[in-house]
Amino acid sequence: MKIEDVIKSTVPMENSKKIILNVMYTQNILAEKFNEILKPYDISGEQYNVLRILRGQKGNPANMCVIQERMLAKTSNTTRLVDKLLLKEFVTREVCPENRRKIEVTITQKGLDVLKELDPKVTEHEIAFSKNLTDDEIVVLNQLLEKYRNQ
Amino acid sequence: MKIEDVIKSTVPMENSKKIILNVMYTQNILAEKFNEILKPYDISGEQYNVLRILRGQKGNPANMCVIQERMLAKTSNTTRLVDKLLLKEFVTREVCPENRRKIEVTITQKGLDVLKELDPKVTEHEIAFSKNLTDDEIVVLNQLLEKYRNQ
DNA sequence: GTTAATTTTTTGTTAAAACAATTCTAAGAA
DNA sequence: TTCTTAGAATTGTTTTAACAAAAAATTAAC
Repeated sequence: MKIEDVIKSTVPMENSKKIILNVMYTQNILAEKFNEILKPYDISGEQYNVLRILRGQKGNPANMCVIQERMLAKTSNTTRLVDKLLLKEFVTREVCPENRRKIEVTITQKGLDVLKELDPKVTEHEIAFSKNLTDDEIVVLNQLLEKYRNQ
Repeated sequence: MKIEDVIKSTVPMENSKKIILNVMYTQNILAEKFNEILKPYDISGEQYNVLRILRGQKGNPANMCVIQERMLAKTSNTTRLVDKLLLKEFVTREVCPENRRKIEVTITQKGLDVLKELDPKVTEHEIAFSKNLTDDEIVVLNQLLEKYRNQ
């Protein structure tokens, strides 16, 4: 559906405005579908994101700063996200012995297990959308988005 | 900045995953900048959205259903958004005489004034991003996003 | 004409986002 | 040493999002 139909606009719209609405709306659709996948596992998108970052550490712990700077949404409150993951026993949290200001967060086996169970569903989700485009179009879309958002 | 640098990923990533991250991250950037514009006026992005929809009615009131279906985020709670706008006297709310289940929401002059004051700043924001792309690229980006999100 | 079903909106509740303020630790300067 | 500054994480508070449940009015069925 074209973005004008989504917001039921009758008057023509500048392309510069259209892009913004298109990005916003597309993100909404993506996030909605993704939340459906996560829902049975009772974790939020942000929590999933933290788990992914921790798995990417390959056994090494990550402190709060590191997690924060790798998140897409830079405003999220990492402490609280880790709190939630701790309750579910998906991560452990320890004070860093070298620098006691820092906290070492590590993903547990239980956390790895839930990620592993999610992996195929997440991949399926990603592919489901991208199959609307050709390989070339996918590359172009990535390039244009990267170019567009530079400020 | 390329999305791999944003999330500080060292391993290569599927393009299908890259698109999702790119859309998510771009939306984040856009929303962040937009919120900066709105902040001095003490309205949220969603509230702004409702005001825009009401102005688009050109004097006619809109009921809750109509507002809801024109919003980008279909899950937002229109009643509460209108509550907030009422407190700021940007809208009025009346029971529809033909069908007393319905509520007629109308933008006030004060609401129109704040939109008018915002208009140039919003346009500037839209153009600031789109000037990173050529006219052709803008058109292509819009087309690709519309094609991509179809499920 | 009364009951049931549907539409439209509101309310309630819990979780999450946003942002400021605070605590605790480390490092460096006087 | 003691004081100050900076770094890292937590806590507190206020909004907002998400979703379920309830309320009110209308329409349809019997």
